[in-house]
Amino acid sequence: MQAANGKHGRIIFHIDCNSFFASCEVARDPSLKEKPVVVAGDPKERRGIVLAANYIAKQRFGIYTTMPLWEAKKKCPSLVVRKPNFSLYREMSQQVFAFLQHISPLLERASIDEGYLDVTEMALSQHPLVLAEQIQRELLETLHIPVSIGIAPNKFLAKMASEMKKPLGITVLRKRDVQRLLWPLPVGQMHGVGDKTAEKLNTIGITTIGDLAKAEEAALQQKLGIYGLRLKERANGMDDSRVDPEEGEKCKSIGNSTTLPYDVTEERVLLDVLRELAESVSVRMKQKRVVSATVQLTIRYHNFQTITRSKTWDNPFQDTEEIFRYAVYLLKKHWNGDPVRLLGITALDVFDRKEAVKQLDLFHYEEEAKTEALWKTVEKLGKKFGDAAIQKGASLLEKEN
DNA sequence: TCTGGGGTCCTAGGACCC
DNA sequence: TCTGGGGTCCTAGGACCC
Repeated sequence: MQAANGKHGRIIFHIDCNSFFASCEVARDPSLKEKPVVVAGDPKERRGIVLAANYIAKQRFGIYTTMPLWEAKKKCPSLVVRKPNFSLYREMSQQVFAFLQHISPLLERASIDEGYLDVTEMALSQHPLVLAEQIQRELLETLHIPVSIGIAPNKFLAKMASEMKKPLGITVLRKRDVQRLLWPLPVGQMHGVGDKTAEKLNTIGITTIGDLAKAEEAALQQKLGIYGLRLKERANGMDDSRVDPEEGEKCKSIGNSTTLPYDVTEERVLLDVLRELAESVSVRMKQKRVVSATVQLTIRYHNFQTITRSKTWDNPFQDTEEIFRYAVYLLKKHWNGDPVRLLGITALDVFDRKEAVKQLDLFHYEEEAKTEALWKTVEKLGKKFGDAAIQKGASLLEKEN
């Protein structure tokens, strides 16, 4: 790979932790290292799907994420099953990102287990492949987390590159490799193209990434709107979005949801669940020191039909009681009485508590100032014309305001 | 034996205002 | 007296990702 010169092209790493949840479990308990391991919920509570599988489970037994646990066990009776431990994964994620941060601050967190690093400047003094090998080796040796790294001139290609070799891969994807390496792939393998979009693309004769790269823009726009045009750019290896460290740190919503152990029709049970959800959302909001003015309630019915209903209130909130009250309001208003499979509460558009305090202060200040002015005038009027005039005076004043 | 839990972004319609 | 066009906010839902 050519050294960076700053003017032409960037060098972006996409770093992807392999089978992250399973890797965390193995890192914590090395005796699992040679065994097939999955992280999965409890089937008795209807949460029995595979959230993550290590490579022994994947490659030797054909187990994959989202596979029902009973099926995974059928394929591999000796399977080691761990319950998800999200605080462990968040903790390990912190350590991974702290390490990457010290490599370069030009780091954008894309999810709990992947991030982008802009190493254009670093590449002036260090070969990118050497740097990637060093990152991969140190993460494996110090944290016991295997990663795949994609190296490319932009974020999209880096992401596609890191997917190409797992686990412990390092893949370089240059612009000039796009035609040979990317175009033959099914369009559904493109980052940003899921089942629905792939289906739509298929109906206009697009089945590979290469087809998309050469597709007629009018047809794309007609099918997918502006998104279709962006996908075509990506298929041609173009993506000028920056690695933005702030973007990854912003948090826009905080929510908790849970699938109930059985379909519930008793309101009292639903309220108990809502209270617990409100509590955990509140705790997480306080940890992050954020508030919100919008609560969203998610109801999934027995038949998997899912609705979301939200409402914005005047004052920002953070406490369990308020969140609970708003969620109950939404439940009473929108639940149709059918058996409920899942309930969720999300605080939308969260923002920093400090800003809220400022706004609140300003609000109070204005209110107090208004009230004070009102009372002064009312008193004057009272003295002049007697108490009977107070009512009239006050209403006149209101009109003025 | 059905299908987890955490998110983000985009679109689209209606209300409301100028 | 039959009425445009633009901007913003709120709400709901869909698609996608890990």
